[in-house]
Amino acid sequence: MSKKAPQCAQEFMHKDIVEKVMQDMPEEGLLYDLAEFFKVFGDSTRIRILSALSRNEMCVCDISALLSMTQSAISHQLRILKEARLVKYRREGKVVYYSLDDDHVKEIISTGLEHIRE
Amino acid sequence: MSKKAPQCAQEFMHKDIVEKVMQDMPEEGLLYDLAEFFKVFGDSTRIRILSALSRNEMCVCDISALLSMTQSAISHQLRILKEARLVKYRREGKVVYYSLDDDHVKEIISTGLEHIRE
DNA sequence: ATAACATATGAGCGACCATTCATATGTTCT
DNA sequence: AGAACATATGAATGGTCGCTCATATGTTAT
Repeated sequence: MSKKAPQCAQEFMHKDIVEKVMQDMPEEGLLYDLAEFFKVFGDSTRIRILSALSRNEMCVCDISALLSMTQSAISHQLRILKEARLVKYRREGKVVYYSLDDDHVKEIISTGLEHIRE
Repeated sequence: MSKKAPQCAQEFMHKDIVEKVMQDMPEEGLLYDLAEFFKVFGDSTRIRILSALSRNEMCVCDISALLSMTQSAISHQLRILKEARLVKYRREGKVVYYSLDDDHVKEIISTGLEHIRE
């Protein structure tokens, strides 16, 4: 969390800019939460799940079939997505259906895709 | 990369949906790249660097002073941001100035922030 | 050429994390 | 109640990654 600060030779190089930016920066906790949020998108399994759910509500079993992955692996990832409030679920008998729980998800993914293709 | 596929008991639960979604899904390589892209945002140090650079062009020394972190640590992270084409740099004598290299960065960050506050 | 400084980079270590395996929970049907 | 099935979860593990330390590169000034 806390780090050393062996900067440049003479204090700062541009004291004015550093101080100005320091005041403008969001509080550190917020940026930490933001990194945690993006960390969720930073895994190909979770991205594939989100991409699938953006097309259709699906149950765990079908997702694992679609991605050719273990039911356990999918379930673990769904828990993470759930905790990040990116997906919601409804139970219907034995089956649990997952779907996207946030309008921002599609927006973030499509913006990311825009960046990649160029 | 490739995984086992021990799905549900009877093939798929909803064969129609799985097949439909499978056709609609972007190719796997693209989603893999997308995850790699978001992985870059998934670290608090890099997010803080991006947040700082979204306010002002800065040199390595000033960034490390601002974030109270080692010059080496900052430099390593800048390399990652550079490779992801999120930042660009210009050299002026001994000093290297970094700045954002993508219009999507601010957009992605602000969308992420929207999600967090609620 | 040498010193001083800003930045970059390679190796190594510790921490985190995605998957696997085994098992538990919850639901339906008989 | 017990069997069958869909899903969830805890522990263990192999791989990834951010930081540190030492050192290299590139630039300016003497």
